[in-house]
Amino acid sequence: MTGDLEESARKLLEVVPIIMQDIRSEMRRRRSLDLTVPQFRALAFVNRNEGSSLWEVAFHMGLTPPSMSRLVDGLIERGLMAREDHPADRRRVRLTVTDHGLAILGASTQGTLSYLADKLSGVEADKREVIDKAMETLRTVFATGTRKREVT
Amino acid sequence: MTGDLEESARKLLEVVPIIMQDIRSEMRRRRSLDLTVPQFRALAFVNRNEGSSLWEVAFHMGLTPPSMSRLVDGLIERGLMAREDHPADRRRVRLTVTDHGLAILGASTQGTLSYLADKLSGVEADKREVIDKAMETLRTVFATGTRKREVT
DNA sequence: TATTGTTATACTCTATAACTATA
DNA sequence: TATAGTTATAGAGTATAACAATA
Repeated sequence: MTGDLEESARKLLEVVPIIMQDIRSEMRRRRSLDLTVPQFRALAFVNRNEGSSLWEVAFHMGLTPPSMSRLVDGLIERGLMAREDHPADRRRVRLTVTDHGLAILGASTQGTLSYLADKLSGVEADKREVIDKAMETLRTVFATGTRKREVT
Repeated sequence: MTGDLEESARKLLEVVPIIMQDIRSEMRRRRSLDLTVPQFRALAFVNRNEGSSLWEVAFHMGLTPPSMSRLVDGLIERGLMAREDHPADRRRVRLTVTDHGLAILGASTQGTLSYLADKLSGVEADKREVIDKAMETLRTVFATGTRKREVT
């Protein structure tokens, strides 16, 4: 009884925004750390990719460079990220996560993970495994670098 | 080889924002219709629940009433939604989707569904079924009305 | 007094357009 | 000329605080 493609799409479009909203609210609720989802994602990416350029992070997140520039501004203002010159190419920028940023990132990650784990704790093991597998497939489908550059 | 709870949570936290970002970008790309995800969700909810109060929609979406009020303002300005007095309780408001709103909602839904269906078309049927099942489980886990009211 | 909603204010996210600096 | 990034400007999403109207 496999549904058709559009039915799958419909489920995705129904459920994903609900989860996202929930994650967002949860992150906002922990005021002390208070990272928005985009801030969190940017920090996590730069942490995994020390010395990224602005463009790389923007591309990864599917944002335009100006949007990313502002996002980074905010993180730097709060002392979570640092922006240095790139030694080889002076147009570029080297982004790094500060110690403080790393601490916040870690705490925020743990907090959100605990929250989600708690939510999932009521799900039977086999169903949870189904979720795991689904996420793995979806990750490849919606992989990074998906952003379509405008024809403009 | 079932992973632990936290591993499941980690996958969710990694993948869901990526999908969301993709949906958001896609909706923005179709400028003519140009509904944001929250606008889309609000319209869809009110369409399914003719005559909802502001509070009901806000609760469904996990937003505060002021946020919802503004969101609705925007939809009304664009002629997609209407706000009437509730006959029985004059504090309340009756929200309805206009004909134009319904048309836009339909077109936007179709556009986004086609986009997602296209993305999913490369996925084997059995994996797609796994995704379907995962979404069904996740819908119950993150069901509407999840919003925790602040203790404040 | 409790409920429903709006207004005022303030940030963040995000985009496009226009610009600067470097290659 | 092409690439990397920033600044200017603007609209939407979101929150808290303060308020008005109705029950």
